[in-house]
Formats: sequence, structure tokens, C-alpha cells
Amino acid sequence: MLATAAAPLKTDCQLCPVRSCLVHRGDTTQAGAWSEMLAPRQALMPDDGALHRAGDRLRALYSVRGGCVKAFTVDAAGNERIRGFYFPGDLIGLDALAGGVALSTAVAVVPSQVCVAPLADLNALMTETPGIALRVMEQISRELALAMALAGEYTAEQRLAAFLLYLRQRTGTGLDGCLRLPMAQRDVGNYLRLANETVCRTLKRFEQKGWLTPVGRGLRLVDEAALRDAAAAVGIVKPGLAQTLAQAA
Amino acid sequence: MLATAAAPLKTDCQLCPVRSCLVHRGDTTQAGAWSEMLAPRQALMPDDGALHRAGDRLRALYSVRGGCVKAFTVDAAGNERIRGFYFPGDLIGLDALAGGVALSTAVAVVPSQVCVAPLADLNALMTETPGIALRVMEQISRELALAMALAGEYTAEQRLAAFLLYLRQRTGTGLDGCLRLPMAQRDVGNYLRLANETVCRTLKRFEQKGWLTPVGRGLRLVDEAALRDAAAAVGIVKPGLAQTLAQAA
DNA sequence: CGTCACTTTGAGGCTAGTCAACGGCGGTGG
DNA sequence: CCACCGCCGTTGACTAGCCTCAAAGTGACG
Repeated sequence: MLATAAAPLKTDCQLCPVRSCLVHRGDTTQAGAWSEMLAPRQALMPDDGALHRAGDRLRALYSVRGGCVKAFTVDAAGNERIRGFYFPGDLIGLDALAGGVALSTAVAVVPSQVCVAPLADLNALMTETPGIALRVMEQISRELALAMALAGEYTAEQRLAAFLLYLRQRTGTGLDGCLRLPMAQRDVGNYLRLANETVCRTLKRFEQKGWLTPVGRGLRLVDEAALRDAAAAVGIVKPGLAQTLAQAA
Repeated sequence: MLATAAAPLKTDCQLCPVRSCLVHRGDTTQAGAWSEMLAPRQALMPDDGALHRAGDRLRALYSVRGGCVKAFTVDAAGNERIRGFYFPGDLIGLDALAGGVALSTAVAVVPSQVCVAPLADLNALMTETPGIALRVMEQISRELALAMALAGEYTAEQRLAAFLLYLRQRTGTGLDGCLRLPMAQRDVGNYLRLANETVCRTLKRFEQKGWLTPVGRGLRLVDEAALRDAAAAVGIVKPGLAQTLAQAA
């Protein structure tokens, strides 16, 4: 099961390094209220249990503090379908707000850390401090936009390019300027509705085109503009120069 | 452009026939507050202009009162991508809450009517009456679940079966028990990521299997259980008897 | 009654999936 | 320390579902 942080202290959000998280998007009143509510952080390890499972009555939202969490469903045939990856600053469990029941199972992809926002407290908090509700709503709205982008009909190249750029935007690059894929290629493909072989082949094609180069375990995005152009149709990244010029012509 | 309802009266939600709309899901206080806010209804006709266009700063959410509205984006190549259909009770524009800018263009598919919820008023209302925020959040969460279902990897039969059942659930059947498709097959295909020819052929295959029969301009779902089984994997409808038995075996 | 948009039907092609086999890497245990 | 094992990534050949293109049929509407 989950390894709970040793110290049963309330988390001090003011000191949280995650600049994109909810508390950093509101005023100090909201930040304080949010901070008050959060339960101690939880450490999450791959193969170490799930935050919640599909069908569970959801008891808390989780705010990712570090690492990467994937949410997936399992259909009747036992096939896993990855519904989303969550990075630092993301809230997990938003898709369960409607029914109160989790639609997916959430597990860590790499060693991760989350903050716990109990639903009961959250509801009370949103009632007392309406600004919080607006922030949460923004997050859901963002996730909705992402899901809709993913729902579109795109080629393997378009989807993968968009995913790489999204990943870089969310996780940044390492010290060496390289993008590291925290999850397996199989997971990327599952998420993007591509066979893992297709992910591999498409990455190779990108490499042959000179758009990226493999560096150790990571990738260096060499021609980011080209990737942006390829991904432009998906709509979650802005087009690069070539695309802009093409549109102007 | 839009044809505004003649009478500049506030809409009385208490009398609204749409039982699934937001006001009917809260208590009387919420209902009253919501009702107070709504601007006069707007009549919407196909080819008569858009509620809002992609890129517009969104000024209001719209609550569908009757008819059917489609939301779509247009990519650089001019291709239309339908992001969703909205039926009575649905809120339009939720995907814009994050950025304040509409991500899609919304137009009527058939003669329709919407109620207008100005964003400024809505924000104030959600602050004063937090229950409203929770309702709106439920709606977004619901839409998110739908988008995620659509984002899955399914065959043409699975997607179309799921869509037909979803449509019937949302619009009900006519007096003759027939399901009417308000939108063109091309729009259905666009939404489901299928060529319109594929939609047509798949419908024909359903007909040959005896799952449905065309009745005039509509469809009669003859073997709904079979459709449910076909659509079960998509997850937005419950499986029928055959599927349940198969799982038990 | 003609036009136009939508639907239907057919033939052919392509993208990506499936299946199979191999290579590389890390972990585990002897 | 090294051999073994399992997972992941890679590569090739083949397949299949769906798209594309083309053309004819149907209904709505002016």
C-alpha cells in the first residue's frame, strides 16, 4: 500500500517548489486556506499500490508534487487504457467530481510525491473560499481541453510530436537540455492510441528527419519548429515558423 | 447574426421544461439565483451565425434549452473538427473557463434555443452561491468523462453504437419510438473520427444484423441489447444481457 | 422542376495494427 | 562476479480496417 510521509504535519504550501500548482495561482487567502487543508504528503512508488482505483468512491483529490502519475481504466477484456499523465502541479481525480466515483486507477510511473486534499475538506473549502472553486474549475477545464485534443483524428506523427512538446512544456528539459520520457513507450502509445511499435518507428522517423536525436535514455529536440508544425493541428502547441509562413502565404 | 428573443425579460427557470438543466439539480436558493442571472433566451438557427467563435474571449456560457448545438474547431488546412454536440440541459463553453477564450465555434445544428449566462454574472454568482460552482463543476466533469470515452481506441461499430445509445439517452425517442439524428451523418462521422461513408456502411451493417431499422428519416433501435454489447467497451453505456452473460462465463 | 446538399455504393490504396523474432538493459540469485 | 531472466525497445513481414476518390441516387427547398 501507500507509504505515508513519516511526519504527520500539515504541508506548508507556501514553501512548495511547484510553481504551477493551485496554491500559487490564487491570492494569499486562498493559499492559506488550501495549505491548511492539505494532509501530509504521500510518497508513491511504481508497483507500490494505487492512489485510487476505478470504481472507488473518491475520498480525496491529489496534487502532484513530483514525479509522474498515470491514470488508466481496464476494460472487460483486461486491456489497459491510459486516460492521462499527471505532472507536478496537476490535480488528480477531477474526472470523479461528477459522480463521486473514480473513473480510473491512478498509479505512479516513477517515484513520485503527491499532496492529499480530502474531498470533504475540499467541498467545505470551496464553499468558504469560492476562489478555490474557480481554480479547481480552471484545472478541470484545462484537462477537458487536453482530452478533446487527444480525441481528435490525427496521424501518428502529429500525436507523437504534440505529446513530446507537451511533455517538454510540462516537465522541462534536464540539465543537458534533454527530454526524458518518464513512462515506457508502450504507455505513450497506449495513451496516444498507437501501438508501441508505431511509437518506436515514428520516433525513428523523427530522428531520420533530423528533428531529434537520442541522447542516452532521453531525447534532444533539435528542430523544435518542425515538431511544432507537425503538431500544430492537434492544437495544444503553437505552430513553428514554417507553419506560420505557410499560413501567411 | 443571432436573433435575440423579442422580450427582454429575465428567463424564469422555474418554468423551464428542461429537467436535466443546472437549475433543476440544486436547491431552491440556487435555482432562484441562477434564474435571476440568466439573460433572455436566444433563438439559434443553422447557418445563422455562431454563439461564439474559436479565439473569441468568452463572454457567457450558454445553457441549451432545445434543439442541438455543435462545437467545432477549424485547423490550418480548413478542416472542421467537431468537438461535441450539446443537447437540452448542457452547458456550452465550459472548455473556455481555463483560458477565458473559446476553443471552439458553436453553431446550431437544428433550430435551437439557448439561455445566456454572462460570465461576469456567473463568476459573481458562483462566489455568492458556492453550490452553483459545484453544479458547474459536475457538468465539466461529465463532459470530461465523455471526451475521455471518445478519445479511446474503438472500432467504427463500437463508436457508432455508443453514439446512437448516447443520443437516444439524451434526446429520447420520438412519438413513434424512433431515434432522429439531428445532425448530418457527415457530422456524426467527423465527431467520431469516421468518414461519412463509414458511418453509412456501418449503419447498413447494423441494419443487416437486425439491430435497427430505418424509419423514414429516423432509426428504430430493434435490438438495443446487441447495440449495448457492441458499445460496452466505450464505457458510456452499460452492457446488455449478452455481454453480462459473457463476462459471467 | 432544377439545384444543391446529403446519402449510398463501389474500387482501390494507405496508415497503423498484429505477429514474430531479436537485441539491450537492469535486476536477481547462485 | 557472472549467468539467468524478464521487460522493454527494435525491426521486418504481413494484414486489416478505414480512408480516399469517384459517381450515381435521393430528398429538401426555392
